Amino acid sequence: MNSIERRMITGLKQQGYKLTPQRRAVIKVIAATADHLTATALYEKIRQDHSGIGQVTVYRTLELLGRLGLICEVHAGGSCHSFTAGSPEKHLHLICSDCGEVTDVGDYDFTEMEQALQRETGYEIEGHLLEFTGLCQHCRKATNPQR
Amino acid sequence: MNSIERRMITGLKQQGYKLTPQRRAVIKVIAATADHLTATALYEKIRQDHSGIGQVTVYRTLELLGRLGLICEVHAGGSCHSFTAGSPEKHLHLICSDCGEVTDVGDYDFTEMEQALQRETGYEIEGHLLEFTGLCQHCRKATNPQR
DNA sequence: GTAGGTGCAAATCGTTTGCAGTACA
DNA sequence: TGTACTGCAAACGATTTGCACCTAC
Repeated sequence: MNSIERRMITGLKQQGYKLTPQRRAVIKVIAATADHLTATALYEKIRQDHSGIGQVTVYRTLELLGRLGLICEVHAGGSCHSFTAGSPEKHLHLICSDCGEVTDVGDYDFTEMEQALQRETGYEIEGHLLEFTGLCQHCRKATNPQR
Repeated sequence: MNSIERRMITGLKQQGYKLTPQRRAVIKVIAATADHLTATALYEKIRQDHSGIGQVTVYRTLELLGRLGLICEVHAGGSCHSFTAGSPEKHLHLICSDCGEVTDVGDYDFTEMEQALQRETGYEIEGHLLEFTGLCQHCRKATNPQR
């Protein structure tokens, strides 16, 4: 079990939710996958070693983990509603428009910008989402080998 | 006809696409609405003064306008697949998590950040999406009047 | 005149809901 | 033991597709 997996399981228990084999399976796959996955893709992956699981359970678990802030929703590149491990506060992703790979590059300090926006617009800003799209190293080579 | 509307119509014609009454109706509603709208909401609005239009046509027109860079897709706050007028390069939105209002605040210069990311990750960055979520002025008052 | 555009209906996909049975704490 | 969780099946909404007809250029 890696640390991401452990963190999710602890978070779940701490907030009074039960740890079922199905939830364990969902967590395991998310924690082990660097890419973002849609609910359906995740379901397919989980079924490989947990064939009895229902798609509904995957949906419900994702919804729960998202609500508890234990996983992070990714939006980019046409495929909305994808999920990846990690805290939702760390909303800085690089997404390859070719292969769909997601690279998490940590977060950037938007405090100053948020304050300026609050002054200008009257909004009370709660969070942000920053995603860059482009070609990853691998796809750059594949598309244009001489570079 | 406002300038946004004119820009879309010109863009469409310049790239060799026909200007039909249906497309005109879609463009008119998008250009006149500050909010973001889902394809379905847009369809309902358009039907008010263009009752014969089919939902399929709205979908196809949105897809076309998006492809030509004449409208901009908004992601935030659960409602993916919403559209609003404006260039997709100007991806800086403020979205109210309560009423769903979208405020366009112009763009921010990410050139430096993009270059740093390219160096660090090997990505060839093509674009970005930055969305802030929070409470708009109106909803702040409604939620917490004494502020 | 013709290629591109439209509208209908049906198919499809992702997601949610009701409900009865099951299992974790 | 009791409540939260699960899985099935069916419902649902959004989006796409096939096809015949239509119309802007």
